[in-house]
Amino acid sequence: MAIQLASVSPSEIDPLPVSLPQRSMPQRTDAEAGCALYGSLGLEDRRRLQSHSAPVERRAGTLVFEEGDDAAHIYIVAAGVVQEYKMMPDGRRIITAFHYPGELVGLTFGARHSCSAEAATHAVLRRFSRQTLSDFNDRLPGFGQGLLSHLSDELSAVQGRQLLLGRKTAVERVASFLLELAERAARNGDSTTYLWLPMRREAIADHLGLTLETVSRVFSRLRREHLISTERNGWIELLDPEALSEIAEGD
Amino acid sequence: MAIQLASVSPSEIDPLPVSLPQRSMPQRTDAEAGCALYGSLGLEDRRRLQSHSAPVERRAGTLVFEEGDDAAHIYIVAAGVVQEYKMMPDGRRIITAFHYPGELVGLTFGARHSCSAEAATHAVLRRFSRQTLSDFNDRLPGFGQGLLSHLSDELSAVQGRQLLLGRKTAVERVASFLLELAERAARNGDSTTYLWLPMRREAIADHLGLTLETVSRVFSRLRREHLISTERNGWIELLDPEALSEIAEGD
DNA sequence: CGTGTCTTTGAGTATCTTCAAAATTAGTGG
DNA sequence: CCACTAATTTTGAAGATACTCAAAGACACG
Repeated sequence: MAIQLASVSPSEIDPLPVSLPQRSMPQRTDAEAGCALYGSLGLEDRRRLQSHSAPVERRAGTLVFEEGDDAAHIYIVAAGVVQEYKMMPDGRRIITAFHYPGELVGLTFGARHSCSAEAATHAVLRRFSRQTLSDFNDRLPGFGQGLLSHLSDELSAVQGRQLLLGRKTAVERVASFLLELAERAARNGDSTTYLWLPMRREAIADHLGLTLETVSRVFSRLRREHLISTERNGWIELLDPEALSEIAEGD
Repeated sequence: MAIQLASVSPSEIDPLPVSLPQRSMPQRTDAEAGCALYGSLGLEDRRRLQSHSAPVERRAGTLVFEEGDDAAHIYIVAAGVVQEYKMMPDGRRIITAFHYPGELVGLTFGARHSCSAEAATHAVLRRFSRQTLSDFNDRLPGFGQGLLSHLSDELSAVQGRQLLLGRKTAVERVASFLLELAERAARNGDSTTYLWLPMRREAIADHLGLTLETVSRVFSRLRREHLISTERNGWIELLDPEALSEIAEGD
């Protein structure tokens, strides 16, 4: 769960020749969407942070940073979806998080990134130096507290993921995943029943510790049982969140 | 991975009538054991923190705090092992961490605990109020930074656990677990080949997302292949850390 | 409209789990 | 200190869930 940030409007990030499919790729344009850290900053501070950032564009599947890289920068997703992952020598991997527009990527206080990050779809990010973050931390009262509670929230979210990966069945994992996305959408003021899932089945599988075939089978089953319905462009509708919730908790 | 703290000596915590089996239960007595947060505090500050703490004793299997409890206190393990866990309604659970003497338990900046914690063995802890932590945070320069990098380290450790729970086989999980304990022992200046594993097979299983039978079978296999040898009181010897490491990484 | 990519579905298999019993260990009282 | 009981660990056999391999179907793009 990343910090929700008031997001840059598309006009502010298009010095790059970006041509993103607009209908299928929502961008954060609402100024104050439920924003734990950034929200405590004034408009002025935000402008300044904005001015300290550089836009970065990535095609689907290309790296933003790699595990072990010097953690000199952190990023905010402006458009598209970015995934952070860890990989084993033989190629097995786990996607530790999907980051939607407005969310932070690569926040760490260590010397090096502990995960790799790549674009799950064509994506645009904004890049800040760690120094900028430090400056804000030093100058703005409450900023450090915001960081602490953000990291604290992330830790508690990851504990839920441990339960998911270590103990839940395939259906339970998928149901939990859908509901988590719905909760995040709710915090952004987006629809909680129509979800945007632009990532491939393989990415979802790598996020849930399953294979893409199993994920596909579970989706089919949920469709058959009228709990969800899937549409073409990676959009999915939750037809019965109640039932999904019961499945997710294992009742 | 909890903060390593210069630990309280047994004499400082025995206002309670504690009778712990001394030989089988190591306690931290070295004053400065590789200590990320506490280490930056002077002896004086440490004394003060100490004086703000209350001793808490728990028999094996009893609660320290429960998920959802008001997070008014944090704890440091003085003796024994404490486990943090999350549970599903039907009893399935994952142990998110084992905490050895000198390590922090229950650190959060949210209002409520996101995990439960119980003694894995007979254990002694020291309890601090969140307020004390806040005071230190406000007054001691560098303390907040220490907290940030501690949480950051924990997050990166948990990412490794996601890979373990989501993608590793049973042997790989057990080998990874043993090596992680060895690393932690190294940071404490303890032996990296003789490890103290006082928790039950069931607890290890709940930590690794396996069943106790599978854990037992893997131990038997590692014993048969002369990679480890187990002794009576929960002590285990790593006979071939190299080989274990290769298994853990999946080569 | 065709080609390449991604998703879905099927059949067989493997790893881990479940159920069950034996063996070992730990704890208790005589 | 030893014997007895309870608890834990080990081992075995059968079974289930998810995986692997494979092919067909759907979708996106030029």
